[in-house]
Amino acid sequence: MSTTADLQRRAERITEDLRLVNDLAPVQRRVVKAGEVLYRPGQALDNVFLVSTGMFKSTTLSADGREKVIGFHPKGSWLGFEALAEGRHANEMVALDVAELVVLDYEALLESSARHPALMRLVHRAMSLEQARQRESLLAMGTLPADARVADFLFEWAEAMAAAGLRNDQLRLRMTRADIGSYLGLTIETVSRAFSRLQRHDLIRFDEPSRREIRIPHVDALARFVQQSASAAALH
Amino acid sequence: MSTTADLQRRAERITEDLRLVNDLAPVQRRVVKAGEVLYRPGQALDNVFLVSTGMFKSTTLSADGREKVIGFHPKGSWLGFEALAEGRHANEMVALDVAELVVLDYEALLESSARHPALMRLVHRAMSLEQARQRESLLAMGTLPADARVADFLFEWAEAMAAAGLRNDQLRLRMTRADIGSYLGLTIETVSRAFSRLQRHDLIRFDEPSRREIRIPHVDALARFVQQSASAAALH
DNA sequence: CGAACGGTTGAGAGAACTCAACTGAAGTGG
DNA sequence: CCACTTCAGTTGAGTTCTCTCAACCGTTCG
Repeated sequence: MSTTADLQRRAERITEDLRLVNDLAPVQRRVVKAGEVLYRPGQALDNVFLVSTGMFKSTTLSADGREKVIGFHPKGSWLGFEALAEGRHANEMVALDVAELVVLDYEALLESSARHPALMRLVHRAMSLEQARQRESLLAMGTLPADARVADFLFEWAEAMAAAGLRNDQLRLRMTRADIGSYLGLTIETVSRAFSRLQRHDLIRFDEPSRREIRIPHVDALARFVQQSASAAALH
Repeated sequence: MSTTADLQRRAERITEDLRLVNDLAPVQRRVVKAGEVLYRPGQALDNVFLVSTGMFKSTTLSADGREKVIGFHPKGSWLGFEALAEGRHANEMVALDVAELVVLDYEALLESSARHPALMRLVHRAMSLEQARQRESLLAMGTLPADARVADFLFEWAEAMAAAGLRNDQLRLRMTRADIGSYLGLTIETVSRAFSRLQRHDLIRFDEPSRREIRIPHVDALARFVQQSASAAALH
């Protein structure tokens, strides 16, 4: 769990990064519609992106046809770095929302960052942050039971919202239960049941009957629930 | 699965990277003993490392005390980039072997890579490759049953050995069953049973009674087994 | 209006986990 | 040098959790 000061600092960093990129590198802006695909696996790397509003979903595909949602990417996320290894994109990236992006030509970004150490540091930090996000996912999938995994997902999201300077007690689920299940390594039914159980424990509330709008009465309680589930499993 | 040509190219790239780093950045060399800790969570980032021989294990720790093995890092791996996000290391990194490292001062690496675009690209590619490795782990943990996860682990390792220019039909398990279980999100017992079942299907062989030395009669058969397990789960 | 889709819930099956016993190897100390 | 302890690993039995299969509901869309 992060302190309020941490979240404050992260929010400032996102704003500062957006400004710095604007000042030091040649950028374009782009608006995408919900459902629009930013890039697909195999596509050559030309641009990288910085999310200024909206939310994206990344999906990966193995050689033998397995598919999995790898992450959800809110404001402040960099998109496209996964392509640097091979020069071609490894993921599919889809907008879940109307979204706004800062578009950077990768080659131009390289040049700019050679001239501006601050920009190079920023890029390195962004890549490392993406690694940290994936590490969190690995940890959750490897150590938490289903209900706690869903709770952790909501909690991490709430923190990301707060870090982006947005309200974090109210989440609009832009992705389907299938997406969440794929992301967490669970089936649709298990995700659905987990939501119901969290609701029963009053850790979340559904205001609308559509069950896509989630209110989190006590964000801390979610984190406590995750912690308890983990330590229960860790005992013995 | 990768083609022989792919593996060949990856092997060449590792050699070339080691040479390039040597030529373009100020480096030191370091030998560590088995069990030696390279860095711990919270420790300030000063150096990053490139593994020239041996194998490392990285472990992460959550705020609420959950612990998990995040990866195993053979020759050609870069270590320490996970610290760029916060300026402090997020993982613990331990040598499983006597190992040899190229040590680079991070600040000096930044300076050198500002002058040498090839070096900057190399560093970006290395970070992206680490991301790809974690993505593979996520995919395996999220989509494969226990036996296939263990098989996939062995297969990926065999490929990494081949990519490092080493023989890939004979693996010496330097980590414990507990490490493997933690890495794959399974218990010790499940890992042990999975090994026994793979042995029964002649996908692996134990030459020594210690069951730490694994022979893989047909590397392709392992990949096929993973694929079959996946498609069986994906049907319907 | 009917079809398609996303989501929820129940019942039963199956997979992985827990608990426990046992083995062999490696240290440790008398 | 040999009991004794410790540790890694294997295997069995029973339990628990998640998945599968199926029915059902509400919304959206042609």
